[in-house]
Amino acid sequence: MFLEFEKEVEHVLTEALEKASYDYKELEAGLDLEESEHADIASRIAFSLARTYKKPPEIIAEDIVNHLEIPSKNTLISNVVAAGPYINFYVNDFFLHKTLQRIKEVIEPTEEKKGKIIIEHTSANPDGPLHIGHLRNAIIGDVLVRVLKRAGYDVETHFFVNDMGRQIGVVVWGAERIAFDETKKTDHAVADVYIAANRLVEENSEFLKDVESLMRKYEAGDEAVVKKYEAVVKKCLSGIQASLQRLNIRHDLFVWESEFVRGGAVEEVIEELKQKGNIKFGGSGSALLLQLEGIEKELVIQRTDGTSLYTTRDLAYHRWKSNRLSPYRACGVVGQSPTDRVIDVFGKDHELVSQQLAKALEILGVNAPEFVIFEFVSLPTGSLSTRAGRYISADELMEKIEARAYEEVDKRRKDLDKDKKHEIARKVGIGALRYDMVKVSQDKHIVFDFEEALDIEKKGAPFIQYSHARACSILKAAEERDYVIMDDYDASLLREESEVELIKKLAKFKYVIESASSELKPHLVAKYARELAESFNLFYKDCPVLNAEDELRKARMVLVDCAKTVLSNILNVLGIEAPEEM
RNA sequence: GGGCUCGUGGCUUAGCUUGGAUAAAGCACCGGCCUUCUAAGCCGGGGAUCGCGGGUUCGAAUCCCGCCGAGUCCGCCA
Repeated sequence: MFLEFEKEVEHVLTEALEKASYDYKELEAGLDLEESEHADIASRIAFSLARTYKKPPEIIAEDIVNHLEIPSKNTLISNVVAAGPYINFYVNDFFLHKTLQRIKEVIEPTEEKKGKIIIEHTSANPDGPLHIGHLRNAIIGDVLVRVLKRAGYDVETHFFVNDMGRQIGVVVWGAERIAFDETKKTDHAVADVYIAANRLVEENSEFLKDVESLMRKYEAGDEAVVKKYEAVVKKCLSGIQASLQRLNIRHDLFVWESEFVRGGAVEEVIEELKQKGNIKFGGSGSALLLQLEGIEKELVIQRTDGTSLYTTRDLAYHRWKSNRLSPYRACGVVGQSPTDRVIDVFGKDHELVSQQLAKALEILGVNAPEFVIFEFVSLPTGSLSTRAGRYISADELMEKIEARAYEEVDKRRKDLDKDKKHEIARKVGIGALRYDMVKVSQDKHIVFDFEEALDIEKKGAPFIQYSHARACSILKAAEERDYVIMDDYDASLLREESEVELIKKLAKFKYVIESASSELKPHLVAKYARELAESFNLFYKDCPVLNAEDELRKARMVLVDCAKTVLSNILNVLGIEAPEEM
């Protein structure tokens, strides 16, 4: 409901500005609306106008408010006041009532479809298990997927499988000499072979030639080699998928990069770049270098031996993605629809590559994707490396955090049976992990501290889950007393400050989803979820529900029900399960 | 060396894009609250020259320049 309120504020403010003959259209800051602790929405426009009209902002604010009229009917605004240079707008009872109504009505957001989005995330090399660095990628990506779906997009999620890289060649080579440990989870077994094989290859350059020969054969489509590759990659991928599933993450499509080589798409891209791009031959050999505008470093698109590189395969993949979007052929224009988007979630190390990718795609006539770049996760001992065996696997982390969560559940709920406690521990543990990763802004470097990560008690997610469980518990107790949630409640009875604050917070759900989806910042969702839980807890403390007198109880039950709905929705957007009891 | 990012109470962070109302939270610390719907909760308290220095502005955590510190990239790797 907040968005509607904002829209009305814009409307009445614009009218007042016109009536008072202020020329606001040229102002850079526009109406300069902001959320504020002093009002439900505040405008700072008087500051900007003060400059143009050479009058104190206080006077201008006062003048605007004098010209401002709140509609007599169907308005969401109760009051507007000039507080010094600020113009403060406040919501009315109708706004509060409508907010609850809206939450009760909307079961699933089936509003206007905004378009299609293809989002790629995680895309870890199939040479070992996911580690905590991939975890950040996966969780940021997955929350974005959920946010975008909520915002009304038709979202398709991709995992780009890097099956042609040197590291996979090393694993395939190694698998012929070293047996997989069949007792281990498959992706971990692959990592063991990779690490061991890599050591051998580093010690002996003859082995490196074997690996390169394997790579050439794979690229050429040698049947026997393809089979070996597929076996290894699938083995690793099945382990990775199991970890993702445990994290509540799923991809719609796993796209193998080799498809683009063998299907001829990479060749087409290279040919087209040769024609349309500024191509040079590289130093000693005949490698193809593509010069890109505004980027100092040229992009190598083909090796001297004629084989392809990751970036070229990625180019082919992106062109293919763009063709998967809804064809937009109106007025004879062919291309992706303006509402469609392609999003890639990449680590900071891919920043330069992503710029090169965007420029090269431009040459190919393909719209550049949007990049969500996140900073690195490192260990106190240094950066992560699968090859060096220096990483903490997602599996190990999940294992330990669930165990720790179990201890906490066990401490508090002696009454529950083991299975139930395990179920709650799983929800709390994975939730805590996900929340931890997503709450930090993407462009902040994280130094991962294992002990701290396991400290369930001071996590954000359980706090939010707990307030949801509290709401459930009230509703359950209500049911036992045969209290039913009614439609004929009186929202105007909800007068306590904590009640009003909670409703206002509930009203911001859509607004937060919109911001997070347009700015591609999932941490905004995490922040809102925490604030919402806090508002609910304040209400919980202040306002008895079941023991309130009849009419008030009816209204409060509706509020609790709405809070539960929104809490469970926001947890769902975060990919965190909402337990009914804890 | 060059590019990009980050630097906010003891610790982890939000705010920075679009400059404005006492710099906002969590954790930790100190003190208080369970005979009323789950205390994984609530209330109170102390604690910040917003890395340092300059500049722009009526006004800077926010914009610009310089410096320092951390990360990352600058591969015929992915």
